[in-house]
Amino acid sequence: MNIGEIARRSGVSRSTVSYALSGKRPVAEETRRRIQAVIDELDYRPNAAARALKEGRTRTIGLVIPPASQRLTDVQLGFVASVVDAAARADLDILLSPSGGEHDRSFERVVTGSRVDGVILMEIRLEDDRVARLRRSGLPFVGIGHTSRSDEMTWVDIDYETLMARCVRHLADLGHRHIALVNRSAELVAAGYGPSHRAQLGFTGALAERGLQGVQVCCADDAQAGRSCVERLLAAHPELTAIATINEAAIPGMYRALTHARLAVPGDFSITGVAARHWAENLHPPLTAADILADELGARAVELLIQRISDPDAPFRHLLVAPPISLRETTGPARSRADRP
Amino acid sequence: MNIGEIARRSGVSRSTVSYALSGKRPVAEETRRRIQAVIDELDYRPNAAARALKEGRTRTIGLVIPPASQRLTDVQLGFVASVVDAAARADLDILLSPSGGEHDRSFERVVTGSRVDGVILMEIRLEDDRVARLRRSGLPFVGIGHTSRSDEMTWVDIDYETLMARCVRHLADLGHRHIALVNRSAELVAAGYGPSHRAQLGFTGALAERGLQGVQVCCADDAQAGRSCVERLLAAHPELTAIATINEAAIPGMYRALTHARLAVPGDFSITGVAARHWAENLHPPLTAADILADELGARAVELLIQRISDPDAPFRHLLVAPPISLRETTGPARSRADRP
DNA sequence: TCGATTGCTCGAATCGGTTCGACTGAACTT
DNA sequence: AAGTTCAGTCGAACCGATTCGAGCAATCGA
Repeated sequence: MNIGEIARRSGVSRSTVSYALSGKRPVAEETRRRIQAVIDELDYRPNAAARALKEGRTRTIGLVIPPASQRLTDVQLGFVASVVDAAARADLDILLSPSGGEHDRSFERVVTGSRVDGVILMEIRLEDDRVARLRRSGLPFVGIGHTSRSDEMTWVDIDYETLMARCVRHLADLGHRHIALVNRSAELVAAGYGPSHRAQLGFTGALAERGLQGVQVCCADDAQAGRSCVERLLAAHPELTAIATINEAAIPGMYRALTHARLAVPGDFSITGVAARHWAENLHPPLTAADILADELGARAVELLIQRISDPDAPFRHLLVAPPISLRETTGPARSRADRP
Repeated sequence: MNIGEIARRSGVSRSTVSYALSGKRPVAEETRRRIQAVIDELDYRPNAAARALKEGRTRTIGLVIPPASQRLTDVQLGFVASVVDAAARADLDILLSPSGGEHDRSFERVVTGSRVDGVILMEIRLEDDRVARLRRSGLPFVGIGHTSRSDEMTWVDIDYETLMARCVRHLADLGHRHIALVNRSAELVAAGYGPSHRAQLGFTGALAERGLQGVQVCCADDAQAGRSCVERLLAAHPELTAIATINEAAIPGMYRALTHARLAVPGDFSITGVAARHWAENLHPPLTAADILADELGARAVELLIQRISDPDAPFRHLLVAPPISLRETTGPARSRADRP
């Protein structure tokens, strides 16, 4: 069922069929109709590989996600969903690559072999081999997140530094003097994960600005870890009255630790952070948090990638977003734990 | 940077390079090394489109997911993750298609145009146009879920009927006599969504078996709806002491409605259902539920698809899984609401 | 009326691989 | 010594599209 078959059945040459389909040269209306009839009858569709081979582009973009074995956070899922959605609207297909370690076959396949016209890269570290690999390959790409050399590529990112500073200032305004930052896993932080690093900066910066005390801890990305982490925090730092966190996955466990310690939220203890809106709203009680607008960010990444593909020599562009904190039900005036009835 | 360039630089013909790479004919060790050196130096990778064109297969499978705009449940995400993972292990790439309505361009592109070697279809309805479309196209495919004519295709599915029956029996064993089934959205049920329909069967079957009373309601797939749905249920049916549900997304709202009505779980009211393990464990309190083993199911779907691709004429195969209920903290002995202190 | 333009179509080249048939020596049989 | 086998290599055909140059009529402008 190839173009030759269509040509034969409609009594024209293969090139005429091609022109009838693409409209790149005039074709007599009568001829066009005849060809279309045959196409409809046989339900013909041009072979994508042949077209890609000749045209030198695939109308497909690669989306590099964290390895599937590792559970994605709601924010990450939001990125994926919005990228997929935006790509579909632009009539682009998405090739998914769960990229893990160093020499990942899936990543290699996507980056090399002219499989895609461009790549969107998620979960970027401050020093990221994949960025180097992509730059070497010459393939257009856009990061959701960025490395320590922020001008070496086009990216969109969440401004974790500003967001965390806002969380701290919000808590400070409520009278909290001793705040803990619960970061993401020690491995991520050690690996130079950008959001963790920038959240630290925002945290320490805002503490200094308000002359407050703070402790920072790492916590694996799951509820279990969140619970034991907070239990340890409460025991070691009786003066704490609030937590700020970027560790979405650990939050349910943190809630549980507080409940278990008979600390009412927000009466006795405040907690705030950065999370996907749905997630924050569905918590019990709903979390006061900076709502990450994953939808917008993913769509913008696709947009920027399309621009890069059409003009690979244009200067790199950057987009940093910092949504305001949505007040819900987990932050309130500070009350020393020692004062509790 | 094509195979001709490699051939020229290593002083052999293009076919020899091809054979050196594929090993399909013997190549002198010395020649092979020379070719490999040139390939390494130039970082050459065969063009995927050219290969696909000649070989007639793409080493890529399509994964048709619900439209991205519609939030995926944790169970669905589990399917996606496990399919992606299993495909990566089998060195297959994944082309993602968020398929929505009738004539969806993304779905059409994936199904036609020889873009993929096979398709995995999620969220199948009892009557599903996409199944018909795929059957007509002749493309091998495997469903996660199945239609009303279960023998027209290969599929894997969760045995919602058995699971729901187990939930009801579990509640009955605890003494509950009046149980509500909270199904998924009215649109889905009306559209003939398989899991909803089968859950109904299991529910009514088990009720009859134990001689119990029950009510069934539909509920949109979000927390807000879950809350108002349960509020209405409690008001309209004071005799209810337990809920069984397959509506994962609505559960947080249902918890909230119960809390708001001052019904302790599981002291005053029991709730159980079908959910992803992580999700159930992270709820507060953790949900007694049949844990859906999304990981296994997705991997099996990939496995069956690979088999179908290699032998398209083999008979269809089916896999129905029904994991047992994991007892957590949301079901307990029935206590009439009228008896409450 | 003649040359130029325009509309429409065809044939051939091309994209970058894979694969088949054929050829050449060298090694092995008998 | 003649015939077989086999490792190793090459050239050409092929997969299914797109696109360029060219050709032929019909129409236009001068």
